[in-house]
Amino acid sequence: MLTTERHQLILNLLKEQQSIKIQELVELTSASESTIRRDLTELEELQKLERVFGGARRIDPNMPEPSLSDKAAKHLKEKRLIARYAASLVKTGDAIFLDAGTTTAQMIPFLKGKDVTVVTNGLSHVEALADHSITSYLTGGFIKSRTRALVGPQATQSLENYRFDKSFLGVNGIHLVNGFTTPDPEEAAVKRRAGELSRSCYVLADRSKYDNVSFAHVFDLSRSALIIDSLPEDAVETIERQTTIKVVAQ
Amino acid sequence: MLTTERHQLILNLLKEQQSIKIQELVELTSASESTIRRDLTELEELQKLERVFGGARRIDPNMPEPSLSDKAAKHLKEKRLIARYAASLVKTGDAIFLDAGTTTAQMIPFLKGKDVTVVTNGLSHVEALADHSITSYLTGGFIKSRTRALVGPQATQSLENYRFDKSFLGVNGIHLVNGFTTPDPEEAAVKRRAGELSRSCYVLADRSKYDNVSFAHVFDLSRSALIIDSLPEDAVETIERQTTIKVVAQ
DNA sequence: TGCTTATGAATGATTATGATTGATTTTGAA
DNA sequence: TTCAAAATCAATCATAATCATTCATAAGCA
Repeated sequence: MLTTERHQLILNLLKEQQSIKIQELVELTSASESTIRRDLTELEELQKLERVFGGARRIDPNMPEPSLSDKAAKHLKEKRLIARYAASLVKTGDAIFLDAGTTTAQMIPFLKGKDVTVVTNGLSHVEALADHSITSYLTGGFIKSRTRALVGPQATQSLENYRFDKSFLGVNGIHLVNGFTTPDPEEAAVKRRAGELSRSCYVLADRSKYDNVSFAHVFDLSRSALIIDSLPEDAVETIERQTTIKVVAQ
Repeated sequence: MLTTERHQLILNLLKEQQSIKIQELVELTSASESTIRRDLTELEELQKLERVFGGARRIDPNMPEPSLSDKAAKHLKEKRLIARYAASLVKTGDAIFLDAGTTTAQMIPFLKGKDVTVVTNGLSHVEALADHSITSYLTGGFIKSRTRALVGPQATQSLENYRFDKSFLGVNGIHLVNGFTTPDPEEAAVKRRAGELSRSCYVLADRSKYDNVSFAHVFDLSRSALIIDSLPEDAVETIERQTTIKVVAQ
């Protein structure tokens, strides 16, 4: 990775979050700690950021987060954590389905340089995917104006063109009896079919989704692995009986 | 490989990614490191790029794709004129295909309130369509990073879901013998199929395209109507023998 | 032929990097 | 508050990568 690429990456990250830890940058760039330190020192001299103990932060911490909507900002830390873990499952050469939604969106930066092929129904993912030079395909379909997701029969049908190594889905509800649920039936249909076309299927959710039931059924717990930031102790046991579960914590 | 070819290659790469390593260029061009260095030095002197340790990067790394907006600004007045006329052909209740591209993009504001259904392969149209509350479907397919068009077999296949009253296409070349042409074969395939699926097909072009031949054949003049801002007198006659032509002037 | 230009290899110089060290700061428990 | 452990830091050094420069060869052209 080029020096300037790293610098750019750091500054971009600081556009989306107030501060960042050195350790996170080490993981992201797979450069050494020393190198990241030097990067931060240089960028500080250029007044591009401010160094703090353990990391760096934006010059103007009050500046609003431009590129992220409110929903995306909610549970952002958790989502990023989950997303990073999910992305770590992706191997070089994998073909994956990336569901529309703000949680899966967080995966994109972590996919950089993995030589992965992405199919998505999330219009808002496209820009980020392009920014990180990730080979991408979009499903067709009706454009849902609220979520910018592509849905409908055309969306599910265009999935038939593909087979995935892994798919990564977002949901709104996780419930022992009702399984995974989401508000929109058409989106649910896309998720379901994508899961069926994958060798393995991962559901990403932050803890707030647990014990929720949303309207449209996606599929049962047993049909996929769940990646979540934390869970009540008893829930872990109960869910483990039905699904592969990975609880990611900082 | 010719020197200028290498230069062109480097600049094209930097349109799609913000930086590139010397080693990558060595592999791509199978020229020596020295040669690439010299190339980069020369291009830097021409202000076409900025050298950095290990490679080179775009002059303005933040401005992602100047090519698109530049292109849009060019012949803007003519394009708008053509687009307005084209939009006037669209009737309430029509289902239309709107090709990717900057000329067709100009049609969108004029479609407002027409109760029209739009299918498009132009990612950059989506926002404008949503802004004007126009019911829209997107074709699927591979995302061409330069033009943000959806192309490839998945794109043409997803067209099969639809039938259009009218389709509106952009092209790069209009030529008496070679018909309509465009630089990218995959984009040409989408245009062609969309035209076939339409009851009537309109090609939008400003005068600068006349007498050009681009690489990929779309179809013959006889297969569609041409909407253009102006043409030499003799051309009008000759083309009229082959196609329906509408010359729009202010 | 003689002239120019483009190229590739070789050189020592410069820059970037990662590991190590001991100093400094933070954290959390007493 | 104080203290000790842990984390983070700046400084240093050796190594690796990259750089500008030079020179010799090859290719194109009058």
